[in-house]
Amino acid sequence: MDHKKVTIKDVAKEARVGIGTVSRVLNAGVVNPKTRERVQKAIDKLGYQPNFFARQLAGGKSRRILALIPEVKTEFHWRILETFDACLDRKDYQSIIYPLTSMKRFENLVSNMSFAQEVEGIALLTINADILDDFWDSQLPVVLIEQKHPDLPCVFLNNYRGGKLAAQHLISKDATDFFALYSVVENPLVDPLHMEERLGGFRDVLEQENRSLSKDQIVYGDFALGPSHAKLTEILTKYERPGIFALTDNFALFLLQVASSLGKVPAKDFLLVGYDNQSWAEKVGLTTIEQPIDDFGDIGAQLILERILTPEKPIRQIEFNPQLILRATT
Amino acid sequence: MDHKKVTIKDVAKEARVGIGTVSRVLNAGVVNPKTRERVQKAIDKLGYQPNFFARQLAGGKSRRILALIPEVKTEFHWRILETFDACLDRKDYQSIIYPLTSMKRFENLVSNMSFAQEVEGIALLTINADILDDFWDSQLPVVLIEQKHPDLPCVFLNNYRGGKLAAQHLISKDATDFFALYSVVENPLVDPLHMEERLGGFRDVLEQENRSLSKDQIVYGDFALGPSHAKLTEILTKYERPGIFALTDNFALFLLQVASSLGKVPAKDFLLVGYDNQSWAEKVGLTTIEQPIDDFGDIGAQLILERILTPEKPIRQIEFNPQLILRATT
DNA sequence: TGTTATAATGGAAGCGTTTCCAACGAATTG
DNA sequence: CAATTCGTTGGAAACGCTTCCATTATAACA
Repeated sequence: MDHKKVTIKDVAKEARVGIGTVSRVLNAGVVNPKTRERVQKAIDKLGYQPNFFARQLAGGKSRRILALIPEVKTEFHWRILETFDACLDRKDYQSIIYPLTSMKRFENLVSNMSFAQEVEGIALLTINADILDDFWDSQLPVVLIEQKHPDLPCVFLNNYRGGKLAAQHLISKDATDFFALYSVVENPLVDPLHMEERLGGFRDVLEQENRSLSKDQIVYGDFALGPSHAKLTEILTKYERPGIFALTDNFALFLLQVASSLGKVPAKDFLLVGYDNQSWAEKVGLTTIEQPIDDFGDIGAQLILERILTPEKPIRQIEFNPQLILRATT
Repeated sequence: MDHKKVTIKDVAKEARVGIGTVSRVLNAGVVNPKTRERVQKAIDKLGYQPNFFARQLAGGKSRRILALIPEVKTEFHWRILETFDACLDRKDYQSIIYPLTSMKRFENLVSNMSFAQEVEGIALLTINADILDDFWDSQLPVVLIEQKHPDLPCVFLNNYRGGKLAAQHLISKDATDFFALYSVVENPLVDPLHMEERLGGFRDVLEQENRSLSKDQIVYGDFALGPSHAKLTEILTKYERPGIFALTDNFALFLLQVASSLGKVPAKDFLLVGYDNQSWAEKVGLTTIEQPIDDFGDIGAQLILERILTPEKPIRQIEFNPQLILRATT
């Protein structure tokens, strides 16, 4: 593609200016508009692309953010990444993704940390902020996405309220008995706090309304396998009009499958509320709690950029409120 | 953590040698063993870490491989990545992961291609090799993992044979009617070839044995949502002892859910063979076709390293054979 | 008109490596 | 013993950029 590499000198010669001027054009320095235009033209003509390494070495900025994501295989994470990237892109920044798919990979990151020298910030998606202790030199800006920490910038959902919404809705629809489907992620890097909060909100409203949520009304299940099928069947057959809160759309889908096999009709024989509003939720008519996923990515990016570009400004923590999306399952 | 940066000069001074010697120690050059040891000691003492950028700029190697993965959210990909990384690590190489979660991200990669200048090779996981046309300057070594191309090094599974195995096994277990569950991935970057091959092998054996596989015996379904539930119910209730081949363990799981709801017992009321041997397959007793996932990663890494380290050697293409894992569902 | 402040620019120095070549001492050879 | 070779080593040059300082051109002012 590029035959010989074009350097800043070539551009300078072509535009008949000094290399300093070219550099200034590149880095938003002070340049006379006319000169700037001439330089830009030269850049375009020669197809010049600054050498990343030289740039770094000379003390420039890498314009890169390290994004740490867990192995969790949901659409949720990809979507955040998508908007996160899009927002960075607008400011000419890039994300580099490091999936923490296993403890080993995490250790690798810590011991190597070769990335640390080449990024301007770190974003943790859903990942427990505690891990920072192991390697973070606390100079590097950090942002937490869908995760909390008292001293760090973060953007997250009020999951407690999400749980409350679900409970309130189910109550208003005259559910008789209540159940929660809890999807367990075993990755120690992922904080189960979200789930606990969702459940907490759900439980608190129920108790407030004099309905309890006992241990056996919570069905735990492996993230991939879903909750125990037998338990779901029991719930659907034994109770007249159970109100079910799936802490995850995935788990709601499992229940929908089972229900359909049993000939149980949603909204009539049972009530179901999911959580996430995944892309397919509309197709199957799932009532669910929506998270502002796109905002997570976008705001997350803004927050980290703020830290980098204007470190003197105070840290911001942004909370979103979940929204109930009404569909056919209630 | 590191307070001031330690440079090669500091090390040289500490070890009382020239910088050239230190560099030679770092890059496996010729150095007197005694000197080498002294230098190594200085490196350890000072906690010296070579500056990545300076290294690159000076024409060194980046020791990095770009791994392109699709958005598909299966355990399969993470596991390959895991072993891929482990193998690279042994040779002091690193992978940098770029998920192609959308066309936009792909375009971004192409237009930017800032990574291209800083990696020594590219690995495509499951991704259609055609995309290379758009940006690959064909100087950079490439390896295809679970994907084929006549001129490129690749490692893949004989999926056709996997399909055959499934058919043969189901026939041997006296299945009466045959069905295939086909999971559709809509990402244009992912080649559906695997699926086609699995299906092809399955069909060919059936036809050979005078059992046909007509259109309506193939159930297509969205990757996340699974095959149409009604169709699965029909299969399980209408036929006496259907032999079902799920082209994906995920889809096998969907069927298992439905069956269980209907009170149908695997191996007795129906026969089921999956594909992938995911980690949970054993737990649910799913008969399945095993792919040597760990080998994919390992061999993939070896292949790309071969291309980089010994480009004069001929390109290798490695094919694996699938294996049938017998469990409770047949 | 001469003086001073302001805006724009050129290019040397420096970033931390690798690589190459010259130089050195020791070992081998004639 | 001189000449040559070999195994090591030191360090200058180069990589392509950013930054800073000196310089020049221009405008503003007295």
